[in-house]
Amino acid sequence: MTVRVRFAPSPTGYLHIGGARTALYSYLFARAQGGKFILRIEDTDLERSKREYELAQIEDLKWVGITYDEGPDCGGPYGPYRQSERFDIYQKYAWQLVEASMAYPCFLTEDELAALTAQAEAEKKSPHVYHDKYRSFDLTEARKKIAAGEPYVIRFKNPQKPYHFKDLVRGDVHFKEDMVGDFVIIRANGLPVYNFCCVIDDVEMKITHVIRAEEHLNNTVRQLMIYEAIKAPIPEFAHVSLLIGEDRQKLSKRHGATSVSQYREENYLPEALINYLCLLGWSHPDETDIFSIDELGSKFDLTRFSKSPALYDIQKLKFFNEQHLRRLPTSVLREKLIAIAPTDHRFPEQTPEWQDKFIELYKDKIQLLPELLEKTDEVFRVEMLDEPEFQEAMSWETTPQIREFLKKKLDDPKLEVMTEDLYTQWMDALKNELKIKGKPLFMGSRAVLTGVTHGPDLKILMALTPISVLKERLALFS
RNA sequence: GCUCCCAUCGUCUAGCCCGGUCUAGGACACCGCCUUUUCACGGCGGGAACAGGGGUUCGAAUCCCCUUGGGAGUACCA
Repeated sequence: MTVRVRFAPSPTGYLHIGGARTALYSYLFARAQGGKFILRIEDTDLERSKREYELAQIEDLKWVGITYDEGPDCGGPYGPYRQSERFDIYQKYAWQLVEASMAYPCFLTEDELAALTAQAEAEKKSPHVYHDKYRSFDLTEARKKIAAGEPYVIRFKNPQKPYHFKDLVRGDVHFKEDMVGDFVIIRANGLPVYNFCCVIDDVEMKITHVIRAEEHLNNTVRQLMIYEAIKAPIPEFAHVSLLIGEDRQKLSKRHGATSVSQYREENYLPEALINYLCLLGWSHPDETDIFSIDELGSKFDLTRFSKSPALYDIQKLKFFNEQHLRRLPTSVLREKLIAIAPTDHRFPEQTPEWQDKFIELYKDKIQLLPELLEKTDEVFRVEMLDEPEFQEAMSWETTPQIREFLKKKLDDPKLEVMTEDLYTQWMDALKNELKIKGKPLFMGSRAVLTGVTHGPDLKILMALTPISVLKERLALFS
């Protein structure tokens, strides 16, 4: 039997990092098993679902490198893959259940329902109720009422017995018989409800493994009832622990950046995001931490999940980003920088040789790509930074001598570009002719040439700096 | 309230199933030292955890029970 796994988001917003994580696990599992990965859009909530969000989520999925074999935009043998295009299928199943007396049309008005709930509450019973008034019904009678236009929903007739199943991450899970009542499967507007169409689709699409977040654990009891009623085989379930925020509550918008698109906008590397997400609640068998989806390959399995919720920590994400940044070849970094640079930025104007040298000089100092762009400031900026170490360097008696020496060298009209060799020559001259050495030499020339007392390898930095900038900096001191 | 789930450093986790090899390993963050005549990178080192209580056992982080704490669900949302 080929493994078939699905990711079933509802298009009511942008792709959430939690969603990306379950999508990733599903995708990884399908890949590792040589199975199929399916994208299904759960847009039965017509009010909140938007095509715009569906498109955005697909784009985000592609951005992080998750591809699917079947889905709304690429089709497949069990389509359509958008629930809004499958309403007749759910109707068919629902009425089959009604005809088999396993579900019933319920004509309870809102007021009647509210009264029942209130009564249950008053009696300190669970708020759900079994709607005895309609549980036994005459089908022709019901059909007549429906034809007459009376509003109704279809409720599933709860078999009122305990259920249990084996969860791949949680082990045996037992549900007592009184957990839910006769729940709605088709709403008054004729549209199906999540717990119903989810099962129908998983059956129709021959899904073998359902990997989803733990918030769905309690839904499983309803779904188990439906599988049983329609006599369909039950898939394997894996309820993955939730992602939580600083306050240890389920991660949501109020925790800050929680949608994948935000990370894309901030120029995080998709491979870093995915690497980090993968390790939140799952551990690599070799305890490796930095890896790509491809490197993970067949090592992914469903046995290494942690059962407790995982706290989402941006600081650690940044560490992963830093690590993945370092894995990228300079040429790739260069192209990315050119792509993200603002239109008036200096970086794209430089020669590729300059750009590569610059990247190699700074790439170990940053965690996020845009920080590299900011580093160009250190090359072109003409100002003295007011810091104690700088003041100290300026107070040395050798510093003005260094400045005079360098000023003379820079004023040479034949001088066109600064090079590493030239810088070395100057330093040697300073040492031999002016007898300046050690900290006063290096720190002093750094202060005078860059306006700051710390930074990258001065020799390389000098070779990147235009002569004009150096002259302007020296002029600051007169 | 009721139902379900969970519990190892501040955080992510390994170990738990199949008790001894665990004075509990790794990673992030933090601190220190070395390296670098700067900064960073890197290297080395440090502090830091088995929620509590009972069992079972020669022996428990590991198995059982209770307590406490945390989370999720309890919809004509998904």
